[in-house]
Amino acid sequence: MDKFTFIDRPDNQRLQLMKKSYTELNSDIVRLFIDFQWTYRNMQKAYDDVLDKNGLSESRFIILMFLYHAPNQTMLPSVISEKLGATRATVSKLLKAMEIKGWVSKSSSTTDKRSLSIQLTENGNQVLEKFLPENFNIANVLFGSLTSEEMEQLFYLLKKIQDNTQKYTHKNGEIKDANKKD
Amino acid sequence: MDKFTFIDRPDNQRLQLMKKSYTELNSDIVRLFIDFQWTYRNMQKAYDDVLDKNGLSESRFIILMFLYHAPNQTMLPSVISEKLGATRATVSKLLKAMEIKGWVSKSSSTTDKRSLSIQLTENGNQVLEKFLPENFNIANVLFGSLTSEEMEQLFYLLKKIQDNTQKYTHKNGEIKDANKKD
DNA sequence: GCATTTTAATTAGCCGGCTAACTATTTTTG
DNA sequence: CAAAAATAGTTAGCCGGCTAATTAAAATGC
Repeated sequence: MDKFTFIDRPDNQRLQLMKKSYTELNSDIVRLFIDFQWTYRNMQKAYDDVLDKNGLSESRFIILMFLYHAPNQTMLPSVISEKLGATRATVSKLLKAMEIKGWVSKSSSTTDKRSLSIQLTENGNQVLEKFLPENFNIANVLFGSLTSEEMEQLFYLLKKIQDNTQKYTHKNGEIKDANKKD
Repeated sequence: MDKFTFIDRPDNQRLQLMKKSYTELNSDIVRLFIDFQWTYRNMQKAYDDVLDKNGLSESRFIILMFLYHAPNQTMLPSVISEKLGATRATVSKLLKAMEIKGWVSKSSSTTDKRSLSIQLTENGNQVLEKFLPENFNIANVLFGSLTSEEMEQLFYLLKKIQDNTQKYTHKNGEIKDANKKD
């Protein structure tokens, strides 16, 4: 849903025009918001293209990494879902496709008949080993021209945005929960 | 596709472990890359929730804005597709849903029988007018705690990342084009 | 002036997010 | 100990991105 690149972004003139009708509008903040989205999407598209060349999506890659690091290269779908931050329905579909590709294998749990064990196969491991150098390379390409100070500054600014997001989300969540309790 | 939130992010210990096998790995760059994605996704999810409350998605909102600013509030789907940076197939589906909601109306072009004219309706205008204050408010909430200097610095850093992305994309595009000419 | 190419818009299907509903199993409660 | 609630995983369908194929119309080339 976020793949479109929003080529025609509002210029300052258009924003000033709207400012007359909307006192909430702070043009610098709006331009920064749009710039943040635009830069992210272009960067993410470049990264997705590299993943795609390896038959991967980012979620598939992250799941392979979870399995790679797990004891016995094995994990439950419900745990993958929690760590990935996606629903079990989504993870179910992803694992189905990855099983078809031969990157993971499924087996029933001996202790809980509802559960499955997902294990990284040799095929899956090879896909990871082939992709990982490219993964780190693209990261170097996209961010490698930032100096150490600039990286520190970006970390700091991202944290401020994340803190703002979290405060807003929690405030909103509380309102939602209160409404539920009515 | 980018909505999952990637809750379990690799910590420094796990990265150092992998560094032994992958010389390309620069932990600061990888952590920054993942942090950028994570912050963006959380911020975008908060924004999407506000859109959703108004029956909107970001693409629908942007299309309404394009029509709002267009002469006679009218535009061709092919022009919308170019400005949005999405395919005509995607825009066709979006416009169909928006027509059903009564936000836009379609009429045949008098000059080109292949073309359609898309016009913003009074309904659509009202959806925009209701949403715009909330739109600017959420932007203020998410970015409003940055000082002017911090905003300038973020603009600058985003530009560096965008320049890196563009150099990489063009280099890759050239390679692709060369391959096509074989 | 006709054949070929390009363009405009649509539909089908894939992918990966979501919610809702389902079946089967385990856990909790009274 | 049985009923109720919660959990695990799956499927269906929606949404919005994509590509490919389709139909109809316009533009181009010879």
